[in-house]
Amino acid sequence: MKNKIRIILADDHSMFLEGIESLLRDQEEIEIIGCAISGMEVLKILGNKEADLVISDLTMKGMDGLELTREINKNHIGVKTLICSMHCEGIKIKELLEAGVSGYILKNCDKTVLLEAIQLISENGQYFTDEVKNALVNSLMHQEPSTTSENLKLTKRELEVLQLITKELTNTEIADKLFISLYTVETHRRNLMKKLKVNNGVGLMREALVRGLVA
Amino acid sequence: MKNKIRIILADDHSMFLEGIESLLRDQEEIEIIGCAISGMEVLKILGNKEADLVISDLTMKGMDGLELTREINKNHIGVKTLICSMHCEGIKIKELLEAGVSGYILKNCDKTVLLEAIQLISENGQYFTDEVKNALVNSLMHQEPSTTSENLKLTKRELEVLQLITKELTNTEIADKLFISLYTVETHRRNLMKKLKVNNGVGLMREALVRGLVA
DNA sequence: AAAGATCTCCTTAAATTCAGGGATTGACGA
DNA sequence: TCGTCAATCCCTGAATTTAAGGAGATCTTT
Repeated sequence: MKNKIRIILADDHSMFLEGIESLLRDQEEIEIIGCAISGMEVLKILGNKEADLVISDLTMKGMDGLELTREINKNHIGVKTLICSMHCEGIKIKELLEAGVSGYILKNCDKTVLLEAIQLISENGQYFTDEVKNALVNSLMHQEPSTTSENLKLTKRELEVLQLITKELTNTEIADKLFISLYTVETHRRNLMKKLKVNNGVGLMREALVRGLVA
Repeated sequence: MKNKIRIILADDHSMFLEGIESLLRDQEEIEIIGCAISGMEVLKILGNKEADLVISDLTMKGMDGLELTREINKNHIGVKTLICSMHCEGIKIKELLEAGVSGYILKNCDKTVLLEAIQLISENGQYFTDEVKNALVNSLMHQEPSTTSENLKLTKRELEVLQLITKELTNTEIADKLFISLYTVETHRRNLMKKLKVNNGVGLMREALVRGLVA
């Protein structure tokens, strides 16, 4: 008899988490050995138990799916990771691959895809849907070489400004609210755009939402 | 012995849908009589079977949770609706209430809240978390009287422009792409802002994402 | 045919953002 | 102590968006 695939689930939406758990619990070839609502929690579980696969959301508070993947491939070799995300962004996928991810599926795919992904990853080591692969090639095609989103290290102040931008405040209003000069806000805004690799406020909004940087 | 609560589930993310289904299937006082990935499908099911409660996502392609709620309270009196959404927007909640919704919970709440909501709705007729109620009062406090988001009827052209805006294109670029004048694009943009009740491109981006108008 | 909605284009004017550049201060670690 | 980083502020200039007005053309619906 084969060993069960030992899985840890991670998603900061409890309901989704519990739903998936309930879904997978019925599968006899699978064993859920832990659930987490952040990357940090996953690492904590990995410290205590042996796992084969971590299925994680991409955007989570604290440590997100990308950082988690890096951590796992550094300190928990052999544990595979499957990202299960709402969105499908090429640049993210590229970085995930570089971080050693084993698979990427979308949340609007159905149960069979999830089970297939789990199976194939534990057999062949990888699973990526066509949608994901297409997003990847599009991204690499349209972007200058060696792009990374790895200037994601926003400072406290930058994050603060970003959050106010996403509330539709103008730079002037932000300056008033934070008691700083308009010039300063503009500087933060420029640095944010540079770090997040976008060209205007719309891009900032999208990145903030997609990366889970704001509510 | 009490009758089971007959529930229809709706969400355009299959995995979430199946997860919740699996979660609720274990509850003996509940019977899942149908699953749908759009409001239209829910109505189709309601045409064939009798249900007590529809648990639906807010943003879905085609007919969303708000329209669905209206439809149900017009043509399927007695069927209750519980909205289960990612976000928590006061204005939406207000409209949902006016449309006759019975409850609103967030996707990051846990199983117990979901079960509690189902129970209380079928007993008392309503369930709203504190978070939701707070969002409602905040919204009503800060907005001019009798606001509705019910100019949501974007025209084909407006939607087209909106989608290009969310891709970080400038008005000039959009004009080029659609072979129309810059002036026209600006007009569409203004009308979009008016309809969606936002003040700038950032607001457009958020509305587009939150309402599921764009990928 | 009249009413209404949609799409289009235009003008004027103000406000805001975007894109460079540079400079100072304080904190923190090497 | 030196270098780096974060945060602050400043300048100039161009580009873009926002605001508010009107107006003609087409198409649908009543």
